[in-house]
Amino acid sequence: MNPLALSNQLCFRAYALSRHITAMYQPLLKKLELTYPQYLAMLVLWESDGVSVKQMGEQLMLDSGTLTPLLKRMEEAGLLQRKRSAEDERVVHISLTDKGKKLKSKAAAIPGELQKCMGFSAEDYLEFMQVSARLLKHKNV
Amino acid sequence: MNPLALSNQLCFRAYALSRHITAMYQPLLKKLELTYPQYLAMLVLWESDGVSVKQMGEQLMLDSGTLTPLLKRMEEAGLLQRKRSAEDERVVHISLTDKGKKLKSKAAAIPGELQKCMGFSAEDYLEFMQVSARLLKHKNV
DNA sequence: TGCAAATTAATTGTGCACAATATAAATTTG
DNA sequence: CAAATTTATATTGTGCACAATTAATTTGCA
Repeated sequence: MNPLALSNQLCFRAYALSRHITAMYQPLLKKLELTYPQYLAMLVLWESDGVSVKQMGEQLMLDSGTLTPLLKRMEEAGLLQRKRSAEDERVVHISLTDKGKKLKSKAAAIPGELQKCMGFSAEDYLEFMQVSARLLKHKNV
Repeated sequence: MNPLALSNQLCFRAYALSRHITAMYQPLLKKLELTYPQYLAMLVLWESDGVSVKQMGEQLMLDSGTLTPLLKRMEEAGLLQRKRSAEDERVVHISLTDKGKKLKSKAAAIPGELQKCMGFSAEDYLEFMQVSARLLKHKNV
């Protein structure tokens, strides 16, 4: 086996799969007027409204260089508000607007639609989640 | 199970894994002065020097909007040459320079180093390759 | 043959990612 | 308590991704 062959690269497979999934989401998210990273931010907020930028960054594994402009665009779209904390002025809390909260019911259909159009089974889902968790485990080199 | 929970999203897992792997490559690729997508382009060229932009795009699943500027940067770095075909002037062929060819021996160590620093087993590798292939199979919706 | 349709790249514009740096506020220390 | 350090976010700059459009060829078929 040639270790430099593209088809043998775990890295390329993960990269291609991620972009493929994002592409599958795109038509579904267009209805909500969200990009894929914006959808991920909404998932965090629907679970834990009011998180700080740092907390969101920890969940999504993204830094402020990515999140600050993304959240500003979402604020302009009327989905959320950014407010600096009174107790600790370094912290910015993100809270959903009514518009942002209402979007959740529309989004509820998305996971099912995606599974249908990607055509994977519950077993594939589980196996992928397990093996990818193992690959993500060793983070501190 | 909450289908909108971030931790249950196959999409987020794939996205996080892909970015995690790219981050693991980054210090290794820095020695070669390549970005991660540039490394993928080199993998294609080391396997099939002289491919067209279209062929490279098919292998990497990237379009000319991504590849054209990427290849121009690599041409400026002296790794490859872009030449319009004489038979069909729409086609641009990409061929490695000596510098580009020589980089292959340096790159040979990378897959092993990556596996070591990510700490996954041959079984994990195989299982991931298999399940991700199944997830990628259903492309035509 | 002649021209519409298809093919291949390039361009333009928007939105991430992320490294590096800056800034300001809070905390720790001497 | 002042200086040094740490923490949280913002800014800047580079490099992808990708949709949409454009331009130059080539092909296919009436």
